[in-house]
Amino acid sequence: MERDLRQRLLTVAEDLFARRGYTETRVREITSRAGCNLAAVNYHFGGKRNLYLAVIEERWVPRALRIREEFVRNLHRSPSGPEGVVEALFRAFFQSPFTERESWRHRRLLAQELAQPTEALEIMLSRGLRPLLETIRESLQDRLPPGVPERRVRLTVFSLLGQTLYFHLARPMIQNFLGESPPEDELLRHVKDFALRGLKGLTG
Amino acid sequence: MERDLRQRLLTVAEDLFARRGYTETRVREITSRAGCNLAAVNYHFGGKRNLYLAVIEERWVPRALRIREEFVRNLHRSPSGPEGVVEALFRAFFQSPFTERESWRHRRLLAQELAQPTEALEIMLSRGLRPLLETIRESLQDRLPPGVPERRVRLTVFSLLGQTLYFHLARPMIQNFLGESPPEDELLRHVKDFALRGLKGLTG
DNA sequence: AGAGCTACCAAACAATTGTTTGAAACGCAA
DNA sequence: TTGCGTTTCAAACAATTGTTTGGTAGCTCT
Repeated sequence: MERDLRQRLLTVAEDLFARRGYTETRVREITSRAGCNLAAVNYHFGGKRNLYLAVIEERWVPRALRIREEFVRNLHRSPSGPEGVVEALFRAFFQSPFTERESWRHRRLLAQELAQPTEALEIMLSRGLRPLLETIRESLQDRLPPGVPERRVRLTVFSLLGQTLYFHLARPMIQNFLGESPPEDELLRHVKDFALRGLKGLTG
Repeated sequence: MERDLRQRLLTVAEDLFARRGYTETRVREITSRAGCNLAAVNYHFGGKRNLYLAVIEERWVPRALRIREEFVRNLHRSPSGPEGVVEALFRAFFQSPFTERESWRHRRLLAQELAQPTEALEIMLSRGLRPLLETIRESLQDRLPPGVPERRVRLTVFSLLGQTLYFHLARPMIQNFLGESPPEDELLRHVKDFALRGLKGLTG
């Protein structure tokens, strides 16, 4: 546990927001888990809503930016050609420097905002996801023969990211359809292959 | 508007549940929009939660089953070979017999349950989506050379459905990344192509 | 030591929200 | 018409929940 109560509140709050969603999360539960008084949330953040936004700004966005950094780092070590981009992207997402629970919270918060957008989504997209998408697009365009229209690259990047997101978002569905929890790397390999073939549409 | 108050409540409730989510929807708003008394929800359904489950059972599931029927119908008119399956699937989803708003509600309710699963998701999956997935799988396997392992087909079907779902779920993201609302059919064509290429992994 | 500031707390507050209650209105058969 | 079950209603209820209030402990600087 962090010593600083403010940081502790952010940590506990993110966990609960990710687990139960914004409205189903009670300020009382946050504060009791953080071992402090009910009024602390209002003192440090000025209300439940602002606490939520602070979680997005101070925890979610930095993490999204770190994923992008990780992607760039992977890019140097990955095979050349456009396939290397997919490789680097999947590594950044699935062998990220975060714990499994942390990644889970990260995806969960995004999924909730996609299902029910609020002003927080705007922050996530413009400050976190867009930079990642642009970086992917640039590195992909660099590895592509010249003349491929930017718009097509953009659409493909969007689908690539879609593969990694959907893989997580629809986890409960996979389980229902494939029966018992399938091995992680079998799924991962399949989704990556699927994405790689989709990429082929750009090169011909 | 339906004459029957019970049906009217289901209609209004589905719309609000889809727009605001379960907890953010107020029983008072449902009843006032349905033009009846607050107590009607408890009289006809026995509580807010049961009204929500009734919406899933009596509106969402039947619609999911109709999409499957539409898929089967399309299958006869679509080109032979595995590509025809993708064709039929996309038509069932995007040229469905429902209004745009109805499709929107349908997807929204699913997205919310995926982002925050409750017992309702279990109903949606087992009674609505699984039948569709199984039907797709069977028709795909029929059009595939024998010997392709069922598990691989299953994974591919899952990804195909993923393309159609993601296309909708992530709509706010597309807008942010592509700038101004892109033409519907451009997106549709791209996603379908992406899915078609992914399918190639099974045939060769 | 004492003023002043920050961090924290217990308790009260005000508003919202799902549910219940008891009665009125309605439809229909006897 | 009378009686009775069903449907609808206005009002009250009970519980929850975010926020505010007023005060206390701890710290620093003079």
